[in-house]
Amino acid sequence: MNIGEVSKRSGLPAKTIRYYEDIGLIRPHRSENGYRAFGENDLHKLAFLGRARALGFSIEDCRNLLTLYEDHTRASADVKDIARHHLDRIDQKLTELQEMRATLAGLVSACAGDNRPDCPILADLAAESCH
Amino acid sequence: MNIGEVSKRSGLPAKTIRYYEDIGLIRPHRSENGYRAFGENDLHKLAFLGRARALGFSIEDCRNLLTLYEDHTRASADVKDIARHHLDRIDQKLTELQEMRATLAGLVSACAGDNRPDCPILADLAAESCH
DNA sequence: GCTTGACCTTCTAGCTAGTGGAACCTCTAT
DNA sequence: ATAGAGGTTCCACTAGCTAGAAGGTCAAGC
Repeated sequence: MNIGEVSKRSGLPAKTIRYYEDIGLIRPHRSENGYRAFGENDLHKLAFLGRARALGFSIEDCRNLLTLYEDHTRASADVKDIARHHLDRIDQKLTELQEMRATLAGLVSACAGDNRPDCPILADLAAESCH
Repeated sequence: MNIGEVSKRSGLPAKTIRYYEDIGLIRPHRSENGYRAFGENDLHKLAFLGRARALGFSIEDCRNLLTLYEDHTRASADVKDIARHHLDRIDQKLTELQEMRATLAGLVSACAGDNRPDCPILADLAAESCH
């Protein structure tokens, strides 16, 4: 398989696939003409990576998950650890975003949004809090 | 004021303040010895930037907000536009993260997390979906 | 046989919003 | 005079790609 077909079947852009090779996530063979020659195994890995990335796992998490995936003597506890840590990060991010959202939504609804210069949003941002 | 004091009073790291000058968000004067010489106005702008960034506004949004802030003939509608777009992006991100969270939480709770290799998390990531 | 177009290759540079570190200068106190 | 705490510039690095340039390869059509 050439990169184009793998791209289509995995849903990942060719650029991304080359990048993943670059950083050592996959190691496709090469044809005589220099083209990357992917096997079904590579395709599986890429699909795996695509799904892991879609769940927000970092590349380093993905690398570890892939290693565990290929290690049939793994302990599921190791996988769960990675996932739980990631879940924690997501929860943290969610809390952060929800706080931003609340503040911002309050400001937006307080702003007239007309031709006049008075603006509670700017007023809040400019609030005297530096001494 | 030297950068150290501005840093303390604005809450921004000195590095960040230098960076903000680099990208043209502020233009502090220079003393004869080459040190940056900040006025109260610079301090206000930095505090403004700090709060805008804390609300998640991008640097480009911040640049525009700062311009509006200094333009006393602004229309609050312009400010509100920026804020609303940002709110939309936050909501989008929240939805995304909540979906990730739901999937991930389901997988985590389904995983035994013991010494055995069987793992629903890996099973899900490896699911056959590429053709 | 030649050309066209689609595909592939490598390489460099850019994106966001800074952060870390090196090498060096300046000020203040002792 | 010197130590230490500040300040300066510049370069490299982070994450995870993406864009684009310059060029090689392949299959089809004339």
